[in-house]
Amino acid sequence: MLNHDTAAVPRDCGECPIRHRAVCARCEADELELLDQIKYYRNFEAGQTVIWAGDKMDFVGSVVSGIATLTQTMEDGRTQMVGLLLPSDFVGRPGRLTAAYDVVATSDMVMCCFRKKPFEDMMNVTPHIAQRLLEMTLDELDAAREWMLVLGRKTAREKIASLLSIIARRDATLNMVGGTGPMVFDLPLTREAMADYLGLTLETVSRQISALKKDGVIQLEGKRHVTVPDFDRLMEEAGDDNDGGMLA
Amino acid sequence: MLNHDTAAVPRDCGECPIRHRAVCARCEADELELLDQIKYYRNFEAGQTVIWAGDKMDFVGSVVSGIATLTQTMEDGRTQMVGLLLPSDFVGRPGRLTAAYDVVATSDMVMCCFRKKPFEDMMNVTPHIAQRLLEMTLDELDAAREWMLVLGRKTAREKIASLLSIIARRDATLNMVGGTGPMVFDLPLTREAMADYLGLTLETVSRQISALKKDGVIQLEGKRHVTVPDFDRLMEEAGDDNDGGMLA
DNA sequence: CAGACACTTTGATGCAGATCAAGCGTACAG
DNA sequence: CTGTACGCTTGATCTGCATCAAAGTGTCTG
Repeated sequence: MLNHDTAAVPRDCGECPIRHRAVCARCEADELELLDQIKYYRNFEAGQTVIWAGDKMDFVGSVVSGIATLTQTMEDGRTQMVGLLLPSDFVGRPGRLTAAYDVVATSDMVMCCFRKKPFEDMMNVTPHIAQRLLEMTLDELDAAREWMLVLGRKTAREKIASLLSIIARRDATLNMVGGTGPMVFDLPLTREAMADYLGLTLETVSRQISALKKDGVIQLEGKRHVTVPDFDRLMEEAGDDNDGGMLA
Repeated sequence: MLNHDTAAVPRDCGECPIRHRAVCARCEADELELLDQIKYYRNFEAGQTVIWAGDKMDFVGSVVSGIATLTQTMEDGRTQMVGLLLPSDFVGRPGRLTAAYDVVATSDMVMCCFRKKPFEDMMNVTPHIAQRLLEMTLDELDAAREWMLVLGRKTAREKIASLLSIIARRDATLNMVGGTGPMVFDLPLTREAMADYLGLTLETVSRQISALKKDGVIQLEGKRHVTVPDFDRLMEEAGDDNDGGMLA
């Protein structure tokens, strides 16, 4: 069952769906060509582990399609998700030998990989790559700090609302759905994965989702399909300050 | 009472105590000279706010001495610390207009500042600065993710032990105290600040510190002076896996 | 279609940590 | 030395979420 579906894999960087958001976003045509020569694609199935924390990691790469999670686990089994990897997100750290976290594909996933050494060499001569990687890392740091507030100070209900609003917002920007209509999306995570993200148990996740549904904050169709009729309401439930601050 | 103590401020980068760990660490003599021309020092007193979240931030800089905190606050007053800034740590984000978090000096502090625009210009022509900043940002991201596990999954006692072990370790590396003797250090934070770091109340922090003292994990002299007779014991209490993994 | 399995929901109970409240020690101003 | 302000400790009580338990739903396999 390996590589059973390579049809979706782009051959040419010019047609790559993450061309303008990934670590290669700022590269010129000539730089892209160099990257093209050292890249290779890898496919993962839903549930498959990409790498275990502590294992030797001799590649880095970008998520092209699908979703993966970054998790830490304590000896007694308690686990905490520390990152959610979406298309264009970068995996791995230049200059480090081993993986710091478990990386697991939660859906079928395609990665665009580079062996670490050639990539590092290229980074040293291609400022555009290093610049973009810095920018992406700073964004991730901001996201991690935002998440620290969620983990440290929010209630279970606020945590769920926060997660839903983040997923809703991402889906809106990905699909370029503007406007003020209801937002509709599918949860990319199981209840247990949400619990691991939020520092809760899966039972509490389930209860709070039911409560938000009962209170009309969200509508549910099946277990995964969510409709948010009023996004501002959801933001309030998340405890987020939404006093008119527009993004741009 | 402004600038009442500028005696400790280095004039020359060559003698700067953070020369080899800050954002300038990789700079050559000529690059350092350029930085020298655009740098300026700022002093802050204990308790003074460096900048408020949302305010325009037209500088970036490094902590030279003293300690500052990075915090987020919700409308209802709940606050979460998202970073602890020690000497050599970098403040601010190139390419961003406003501060994302409150920055507060918790002790008297000296910062080496650069106006943002000249610094950004310099970054574009000096790969050594961007490289070092990337490295530092990746380290901070790792630290933030480590902290997500603490916030999301550890008990109050484990949280306190985690904080103590981090401070102890830092002090050991700063003061170059090797060996296996007892570790001795001063807490740089009030009980309330620790609570804000750990996602706890100050009462719980106080109780857990008392408990660790009663159980002989730490000794206390006054409120702030801590002795750790057995660091491995402290690590166990923190729930950290310390099965012989040496750093280097 | 039966059975197995993964995922989810819901209920009952218990406990870790929050909340509310009082008091202590030290520093500092009047 | 008196008042008051701040940081800290300790006690009593309450509660939000964890834990334990059971059963429901949907999907896949034989």
